[in-house]
Amino acid sequence: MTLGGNKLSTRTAVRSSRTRGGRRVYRPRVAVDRTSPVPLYYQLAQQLEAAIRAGELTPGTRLENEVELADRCGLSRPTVRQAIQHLVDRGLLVRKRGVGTQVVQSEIRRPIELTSLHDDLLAAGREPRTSVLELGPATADERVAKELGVPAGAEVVRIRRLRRTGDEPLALLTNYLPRDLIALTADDLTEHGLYELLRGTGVNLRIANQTIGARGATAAEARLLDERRGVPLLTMTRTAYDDKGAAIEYGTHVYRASRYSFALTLVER
Amino acid sequence: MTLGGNKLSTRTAVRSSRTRGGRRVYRPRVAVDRTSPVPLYYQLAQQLEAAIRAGELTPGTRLENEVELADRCGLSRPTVRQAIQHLVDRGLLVRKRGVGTQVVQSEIRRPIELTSLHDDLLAAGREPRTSVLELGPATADERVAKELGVPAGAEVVRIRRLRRTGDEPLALLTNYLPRDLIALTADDLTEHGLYELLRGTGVNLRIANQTIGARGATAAEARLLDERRGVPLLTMTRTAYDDKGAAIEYGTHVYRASRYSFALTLVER
DNA sequence: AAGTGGTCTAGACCACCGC
DNA sequence: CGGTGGTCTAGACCACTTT
Repeated sequence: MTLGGNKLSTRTAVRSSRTRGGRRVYRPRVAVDRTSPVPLYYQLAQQLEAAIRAGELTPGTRLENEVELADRCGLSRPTVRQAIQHLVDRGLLVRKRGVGTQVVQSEIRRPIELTSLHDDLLAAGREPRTSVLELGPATADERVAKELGVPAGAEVVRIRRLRRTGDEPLALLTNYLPRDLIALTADDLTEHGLYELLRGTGVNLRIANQTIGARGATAAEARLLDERRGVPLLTMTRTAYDDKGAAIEYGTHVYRASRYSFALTLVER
Repeated sequence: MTLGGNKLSTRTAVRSSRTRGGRRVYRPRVAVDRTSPVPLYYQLAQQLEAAIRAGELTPGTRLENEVELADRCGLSRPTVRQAIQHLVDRGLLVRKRGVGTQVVQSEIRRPIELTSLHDDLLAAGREPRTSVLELGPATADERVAKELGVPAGAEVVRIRRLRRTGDEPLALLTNYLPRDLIALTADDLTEHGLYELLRGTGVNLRIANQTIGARGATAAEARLLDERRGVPLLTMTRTAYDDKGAAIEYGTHVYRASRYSFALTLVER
């Protein structure tokens, strides 16, 4: 069934049943709006995700098969597959040929995303505060030059910030950016995350390479982070690239291990 | 053009040219084998990846547009898109609507995958050696029970291993598995990685939640790892799920930070 | 206006799984 | 064997970017 120009939504009732084998099959209530600019596959994916997070679709439940779901939604099977694939990629669903699609038996963590620490803290409701320790031109050493794809010795912008939540120091952030990429003031950086500022000037970050490790705090780091020298710190270095594949930012960050860790979800492809 | 039952490969010449704008466009040499059981999109993806890694397709190069590439390969556009999407997901290519597809300006790191440390070390050519410190039944405490989805106090299998490369201690691995999932011997674990053994018994791992942090070594850890007490260690806890969404393994690992770090590639979706 | 990727359709055949 | 997801086709129209 195709709605074509019909402006009404497609509505389907919720039905849950058992197959002959006794496994629970869930036929979610779904309604897509064909007048919305939001892609149909994305609407479907969001509704399925909402059902899972609301506990309507409980872990271990088998999802209705793709063909049937497509029929009920008035969508083609490829579109339904695209929606399900989106959730599989994010670790909420698991598919197996010849068997079906099931809800994963796990609490779902928000994976590490291409966001700044500032955004992460905001999202977690933990008011980030930033002190700008340094903001200005610097000479690219070999490492920075290689990561940013500029000649060694070229002038770049260096930013050093101390980030707190409440009054507790959390991390020491050092970033390098190509010169002339963006005009920044210390005030900007105090109020906003670096990635937020970059997005605001039309930079679209797409890919980042990260390395996560650990080491003891230097005396200077310890002083700034309100710790003792040698205390274990979590380190992260990251190079981020935009939608043209050009290097935008190279950063080396250290976090107080007692107050910060990385969570991520891996999905077999 | 469709080859149908034709057993010959589709061959296309390599052509590189410049558009009016002067940007380099690369038309890769591609050849798909329709008699192979390997999916067409995957064959194409592998050839594009090979071209990139071989430096034929250099960073910043713009890839031929999808329609043209599809024509030259004798494939449909959705199939070509699937191939390109595969590489975009892995961080080798970047796409932008209205612009095109470009090779990312970065050295490509192999992202963290759903593999064991044993496999990683093997792949890196750094001969892993394993000592089994413990292998046997244990009682699930609250944490383990929650992660594995069993009742608190239930019997599970606990494995403790020390992993070395050459003679250098590298990591201390503690894993919990549901009872009766797999029959393991210390010999198995000395010779093979845990994930390899699981795969061998038909377990298909699909999803894992990981947390990465840091802390100082305890006295016991320091002794086993040939370090001093309090030295910074990198920690990773992971819960892995199979293709039915059931929890298979919960592990808490510590690594010598001086000899190990995690590398990963993030892709904006 | 021209060129690009983004979305979507309505089918088709196949491989794999469990009964 | 029937049911499931995996792959593939040959189009179509649209949104966005650049010229």
